[in-house]
Amino acid sequence: MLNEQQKAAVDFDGKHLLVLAGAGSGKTKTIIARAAHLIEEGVDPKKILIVSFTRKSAREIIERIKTELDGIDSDGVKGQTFHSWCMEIIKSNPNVFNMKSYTLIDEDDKESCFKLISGKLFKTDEDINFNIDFHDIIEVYSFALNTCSSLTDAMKFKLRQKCESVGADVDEFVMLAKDYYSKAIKAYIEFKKKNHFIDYDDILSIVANGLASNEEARRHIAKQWDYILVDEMQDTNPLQYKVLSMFYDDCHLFCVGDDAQSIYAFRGADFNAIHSFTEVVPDSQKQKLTVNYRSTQEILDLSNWVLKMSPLGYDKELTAANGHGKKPNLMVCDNEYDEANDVTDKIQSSRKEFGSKWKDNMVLSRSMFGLRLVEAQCIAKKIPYVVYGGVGLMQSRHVRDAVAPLRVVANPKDELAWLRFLMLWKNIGEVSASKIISNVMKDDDIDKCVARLKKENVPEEAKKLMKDIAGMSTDPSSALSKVLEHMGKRFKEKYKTEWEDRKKDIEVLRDVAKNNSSISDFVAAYVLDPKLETTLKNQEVNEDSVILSTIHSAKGLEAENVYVLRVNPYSFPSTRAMQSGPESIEEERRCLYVALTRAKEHLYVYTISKSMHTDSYNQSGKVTYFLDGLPDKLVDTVVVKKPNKNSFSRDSYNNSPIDIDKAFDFNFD
DNA sequence: TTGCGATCCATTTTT
DNA sequence: TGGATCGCAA
Repeated sequence: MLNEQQKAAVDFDGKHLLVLAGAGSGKTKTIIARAAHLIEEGVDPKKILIVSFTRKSAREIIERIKTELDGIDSDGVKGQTFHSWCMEIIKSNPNVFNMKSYTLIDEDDKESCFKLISGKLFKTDEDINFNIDFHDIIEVYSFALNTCSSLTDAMKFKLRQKCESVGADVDEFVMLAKDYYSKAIKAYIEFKKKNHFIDYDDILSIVANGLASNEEARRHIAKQWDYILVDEMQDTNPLQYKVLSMFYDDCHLFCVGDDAQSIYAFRGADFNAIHSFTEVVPDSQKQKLTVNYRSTQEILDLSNWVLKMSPLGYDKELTAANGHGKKPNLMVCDNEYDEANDVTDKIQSSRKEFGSKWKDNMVLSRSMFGLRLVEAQCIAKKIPYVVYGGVGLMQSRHVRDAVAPLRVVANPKDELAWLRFLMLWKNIGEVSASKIISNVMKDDDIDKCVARLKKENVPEEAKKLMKDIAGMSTDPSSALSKVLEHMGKRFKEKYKTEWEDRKKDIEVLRDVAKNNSSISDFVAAYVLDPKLETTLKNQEVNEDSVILSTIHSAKGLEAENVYVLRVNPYSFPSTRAMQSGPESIEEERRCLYVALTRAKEHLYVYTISKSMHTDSYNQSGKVTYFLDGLPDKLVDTVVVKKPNKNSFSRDSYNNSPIDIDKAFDFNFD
């Protein structure tokens, strides 16, 4: 089953190991085999932890462990993201971290916090005559935390391109703006403390800093595991390294990664870090996996070529264990509509032609946005699909509305939740809500708050709701039922005809919430892992569906037939990456590499010659960018012809043509 | 101060 | 496309 290289890695019996594994070289398989090997050696499954950077790959590994390790008792092996792992450490050691009633906030909440703060801050300071966008502050702050670097360094790094594009000097700007940045960040930190909030970055920082400063606690916690297996190591950023470093002494690390697939530089990951692994991690070794078991040689030839064109020398030349197959197709389309149309046609015919199932087809795009037209075509052609990487249910407005009162109960200091809850009612806007909050939120006893609410000018229904759920902090499900009961009418006014659909989401949520023993648990769980991301749009969750995904979410996935959308400059690489310099372009190239290497049998690379968004595509005379100079022998080029009937075009897109005969169809029997 | 309608705008990637 | 923001009327 395992080849020599994989076996060597799996049987490793030193302390720490880094496995440099090319795309499709059996990374996941090796991790799973490693876990199996350890269990067979007598290691308690509970002492084995698998950590990954994204939810998708964490989930994937656990699923495969369940299906592939039958006969071995793998129960207890956990697969988590860095965030959910650290969250659990925090939760299960309340005496170490001293976190009682807190609320885990997501990016939207974070944004609201900054909005509130910067409103107050910037009003009092008149001498701001330069642009300070709080989105920049958020980014810089997060980047600094994730790279464990100083504010100044993070500002210089993140703001350089922005300054250059307006002809400003970065150093000078940083000098001028640094005070405001630190003021805003300080205010945000204060705000978080006051509201008992923690955000994504805090989860990691709390664990890393907490354990670094408390040796006793570090030992105690590190002893919970003997083996930590880390997937997608190339995406690990310095903060995550710091977390891992807390376990160097007491655990064995087994890290798997591929520098050519590093696509999270924007989150502070440095793909070079993997090269210095053996220097940074004490008592560690390195091994390689170089045989690809996923794709045909033709697909690898193209992928290898893309990587070889990079000025950064990746020492990668994958060879296919599966031998030869069909050449990848380079599809040349006129515009995005033809592209979407052709992709969906190909998906439909793949079933007859290759006997593919829906789920053997995967459509990949650089951005979420790029998938929209294909999604529309899937709907039009009745192709079942799932979208990976979309906004979770927790992000949608109606769910946040419904959860707000629960958040108040779980954490009465949660100002954002109060605000959201109060502003839902008629005639209460931001100003009145703030007034009410300052009257009501005097201590963190929810019953007292509810009592004070009685005196405020708030609809009876709202008071009743709060009174009803005040004691339900350990029963999120029933609390949601109450919300539906008391707020249904108001929601109907707000969402009008949409309400019937949206209501279903909340009902689903209510059922799922039965698994959570407290509201803060429930909120944290779905912020960290919005399992319900697609249930709202596709009423039925279909096992066999075409996969539409961003490339970032597709890491670790594979499919027989892969369609990569819009491989053109300004789109791929994106305009933004092109502006921000060669490092970003190389990251885009790695992104393309990840996309191409997802394909097992058939690979279609789409290119668009005219765009609806910008005419600049052709101005440079280039049709593609990464594909410039592509040797003819690597691909078969196909010019996509315009669909003639039922054409899906700019004009017909919003009012898809109705077949008049069908519209008047009637059963006269 | 709230709430609605109109207009403009812009589009990475994840936890 | 729809989102977010702005201005105006109640």
